[in-house]
Amino acid sequence: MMEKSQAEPPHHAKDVTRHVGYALKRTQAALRSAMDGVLREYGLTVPQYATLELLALNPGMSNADLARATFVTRQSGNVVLQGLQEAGLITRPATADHGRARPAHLTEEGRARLDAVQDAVYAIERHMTAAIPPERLAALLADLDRMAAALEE
Amino acid sequence: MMEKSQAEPPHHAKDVTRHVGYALKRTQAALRSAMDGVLREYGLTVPQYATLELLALNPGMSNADLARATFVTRQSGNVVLQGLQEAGLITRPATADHGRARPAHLTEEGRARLDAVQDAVYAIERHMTAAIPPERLAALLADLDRMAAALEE
DNA sequence: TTTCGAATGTCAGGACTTTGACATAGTGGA
DNA sequence: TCCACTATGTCAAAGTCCTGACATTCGAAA
Repeated sequence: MMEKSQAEPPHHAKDVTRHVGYALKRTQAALRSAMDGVLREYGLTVPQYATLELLALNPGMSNADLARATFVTRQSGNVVLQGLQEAGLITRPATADHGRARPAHLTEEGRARLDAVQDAVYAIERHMTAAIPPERLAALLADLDRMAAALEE
Repeated sequence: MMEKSQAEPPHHAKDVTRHVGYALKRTQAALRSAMDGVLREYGLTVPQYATLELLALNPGMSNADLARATFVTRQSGNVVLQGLQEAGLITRPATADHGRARPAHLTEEGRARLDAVQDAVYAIERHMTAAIPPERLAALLADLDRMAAALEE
């Protein structure tokens, strides 16, 4: 008994480049680079694009909300919002009516810019996911979420 | 804000936070944050740690090699190497014997520092991968690699 | 009511990374 | 041989992001 010599759960290869963490970094870097390329043509950075998407989905999010959702600090989030505001893509009330949070909203131009960019960005994601068996897509998404949740707790 | 209630992840959900790209970013951010936390106790940054791992596995890598492997520019890679050199963790010949590339090597202290850190870093990866079914680990690794390859081509 | 904690926005400073550019060293073909 | 072409290292400048700190605001508990 106790003959289990091959299927050890840790599965730690000596070669760090075969670890899950390394593959995660590599894939994320490639995605980021591809997105940077297409977004640059539209005058947007990746955090700015992410902010537009989130505001379209959820109007009225505050700077702190958006910073959490885009995985940056509030300070960086504020810089992103200032850029979008100067570009006329979002609006924020000069004063908060409740608390200190100032809800941000897309302008007409912001919505138009997002619409113009989405096709190109979504094409990148389709190209990325097309590389794996379709029946594993749901499991991949679930596994990524579980790993993130485990690390965040 | 940021509710998650539905359970069907379609190929392209309206909610960007259910896209693969977003899950990738979220997981990578959580992993980076966790690694930052433990590495700080040892006076290392994540790129510095990655460089030590790569040099242990593959002695003599040049700055350009390491930059590619850690997904940063040559300029950033050089800053990382300078930091490690000042800390006495690596050595580089002052002059290149062939071409311009100067091969980097771990010092005794560099090897010791890496050994001291590996337990803590690997524990993070184990904690992360423990959140998913073990039989899906290989598929996850393969899928990440395929997606990265598709984006890099 | 008062007080304390949590959340938010903001400022200052520094650390890290990138873009752009240039000179040098090897390689392969005309 | 000579000439592109690529790869590498490096410099300068700018941008991006973070750490640390502080004041303000709301809400809950004493």
